[in-house]
Amino acid sequence: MPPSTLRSGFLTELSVAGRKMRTLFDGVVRERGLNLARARLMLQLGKHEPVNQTELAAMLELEHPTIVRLLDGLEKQDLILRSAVDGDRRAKQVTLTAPGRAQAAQLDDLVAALRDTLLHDITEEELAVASRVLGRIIRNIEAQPAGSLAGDAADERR
Amino acid sequence: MPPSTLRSGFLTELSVAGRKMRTLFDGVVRERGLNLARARLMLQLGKHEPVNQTELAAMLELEHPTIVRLLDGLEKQDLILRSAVDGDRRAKQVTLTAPGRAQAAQLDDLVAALRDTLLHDITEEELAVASRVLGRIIRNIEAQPAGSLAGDAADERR
DNA sequence: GCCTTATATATAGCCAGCTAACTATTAGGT
DNA sequence: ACCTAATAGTTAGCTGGCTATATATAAGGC
Repeated sequence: MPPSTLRSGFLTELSVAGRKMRTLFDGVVRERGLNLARARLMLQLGKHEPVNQTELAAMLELEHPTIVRLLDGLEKQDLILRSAVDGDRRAKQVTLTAPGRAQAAQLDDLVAALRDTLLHDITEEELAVASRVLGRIIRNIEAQPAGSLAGDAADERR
Repeated sequence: MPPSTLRSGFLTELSVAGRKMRTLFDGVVRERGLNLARARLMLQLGKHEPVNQTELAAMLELEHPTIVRLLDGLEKQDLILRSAVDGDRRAKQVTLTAPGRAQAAQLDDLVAALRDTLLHDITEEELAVASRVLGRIIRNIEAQPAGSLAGDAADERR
């Protein structure tokens, strides 16, 4: 596999794009006291309510402690509610409050608008390819047995 | 522009991929006391040394305070050096130390290996399309006049 | 020459994301 | 029944990324 300029720059491009998108979104919803992470959570909640924290973590592909913090914040903002679930005293059900549901609805419009803006000059075919590429990268990341490349790089020299 | 499932999921896919890649990389270089952000900086430094902090920020597309923090850490690890530049007493030149240069060389091999792993099942054509898509998204983000979508979403309803 | 404006870096404070380690409860094997 | 293992949630601690603001120096207009 030749190193090609494309290959060498692509992963950087990927993280830069992700960062810039987050920063833009954060700026847009800042005045509402929100940001991308909290918005993602609320939107997911809007679709799958009620749900426990483990399920949320799986849906958002975040670690558990990250979910806890996000929920702490959203709860303080009175946008979500953690309540006991009977039958399992360990678990907590997360639901949107009334103001939370209202915010979620507005966010839905907002992300649709943002999506149109950021993707307006990209064809369905291009997007399909790009999506397949991201999917493969994610798959390849997850196939990594946590430390396979870990040894010092000198090992890699043939 | 129809909302199509592709469009609706793509931006999420983008941030997830970016996050997962960072996490994987962080895990790989953790035992060396590094992570993706510090590695990116050192690699850039390896190519363009010596350089001041403003130039670094531009190359890495990071804000200034972020650079300061990264350099603080790397300096404490004795991997980089901030030194006065004569002719301008405001500026500081950043260079790699000897151990820093050694690390940078190893990181170079490591990222090449990681790149091959994550992109091995992706053709040059697919990558070209994906790269173009990311480039357009970045361009579209940067074209955003900082608050254009900012009003509450209700404004968007025709 | 002086005063305004721009530039280079730093500090403070916020939040997200991670890993590691802890508590409380539930489920399961024997 | 009991004791072990798995599961749900939390806490602590680290780092990166951002915005807003401050400081020091340099450059430019007049």
